[in-house]
Amino acid sequence: MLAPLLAHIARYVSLTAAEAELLEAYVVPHTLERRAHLLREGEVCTATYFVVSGCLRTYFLTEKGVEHTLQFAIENWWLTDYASLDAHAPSAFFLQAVEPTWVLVLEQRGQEELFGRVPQLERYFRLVLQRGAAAAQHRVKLLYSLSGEARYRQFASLFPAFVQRVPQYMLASYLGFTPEFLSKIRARMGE
Amino acid sequence: MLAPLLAHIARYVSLTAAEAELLEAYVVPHTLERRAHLLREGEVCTATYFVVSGCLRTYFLTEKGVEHTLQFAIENWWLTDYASLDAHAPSAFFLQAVEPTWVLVLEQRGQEELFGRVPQLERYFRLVLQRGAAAAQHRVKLLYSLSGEARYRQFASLFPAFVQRVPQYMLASYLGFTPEFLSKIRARMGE
DNA sequence: CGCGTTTCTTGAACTAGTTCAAGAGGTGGC
DNA sequence: GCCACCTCTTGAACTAGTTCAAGAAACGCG
Repeated sequence: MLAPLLAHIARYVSLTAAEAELLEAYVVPHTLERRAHLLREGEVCTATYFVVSGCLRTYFLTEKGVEHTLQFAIENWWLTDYASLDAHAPSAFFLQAVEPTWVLVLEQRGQEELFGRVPQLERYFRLVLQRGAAAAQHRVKLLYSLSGEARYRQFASLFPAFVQRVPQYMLASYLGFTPEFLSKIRARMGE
Repeated sequence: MLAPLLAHIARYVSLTAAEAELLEAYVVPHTLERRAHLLREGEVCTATYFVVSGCLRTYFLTEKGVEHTLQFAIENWWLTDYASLDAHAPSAFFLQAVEPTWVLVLEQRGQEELFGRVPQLERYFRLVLQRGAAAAQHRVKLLYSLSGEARYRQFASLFPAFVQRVPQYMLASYLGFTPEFLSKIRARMGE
């Protein structure tokens, strides 16, 4: 069942029925329980993951053992550790399911071959990465231009449902502050 | 003279002589004076820029008129505003030459056509974007895991020459603090 | 349902980094 | 070679956000 991926691809490029079928041979569905890991610090990342439903996150641990969430990926997002994937180097990150999640796994190994057979996919991934680059620029701009409280307000108004869905401490570190501070912001906003 | 670009491309994919010549028709060299702009806030970004020599940066202005540097691009880096480029939307950013800079300009208009004729370039740009994604993850990790002073120390030890090259206030905002604070860090380190 | 773990709250003491302002240095352009 | 303008420094007062600790609530699993 990779219909959601095909639908996403169709937004960017068109594949023939034969090409879509080819893709099927390279993509493996996988279900994850809440809190299950796809990658741990020190392991080499070998695949790229497409979220069909649920939610993944990238995080790392500070020396003091505090988790910091770098990215969330919900429906229709790709997630991986590009540095580790590229260099076949041990990762500095963890990839984890925030809630029960259904992913499609595209292994790096076969990817070259697949792109050789279906060049439109090379284009699709370029466009996906380009969108990711835009999102990263936007993210850093927000981190720099708004106060912690303003960042939370904006995030909460853009993604009200998502704020309910993830534990507050994951969201706090994603927004760049402590869980205690987020709790205090909420208390302030409540009155 | 696009030899430096061809050399960079060769690190990722191989082009035939004919393909390299084709590329030449789509890439226009351009020289920039110190402080010259390639893009201003509100304008639509229509091209991607490859730095042959010199240095570009992306920055934005806060409501108070303070500049915040988001990215630097030195030799062999591509720079653009992907959000504006993609959506043909007004940019939130400025692209500026930090010092006298020589760039190659690849206009968005012809790009599709070029990639159709030279599919290896589609691949090249995917790989460049992938490297950019890795750098962005690393950047956010640094912002979250180190104190301001530690960020400066690390940056200065990694790129000692670069620290001399750019005005301190650009570097301060890139590292996520004020120029005054950077000045104080330096004073502390001096003794 | 009920127990154990995970998550959230609250308060007090603290500190990293900001803000504002004024002066001192540099340096590039003519 | 000089002036104007950029850029950097310094200090004092301040504040946004942290840290630590302890209790309260919520949740998910059996």
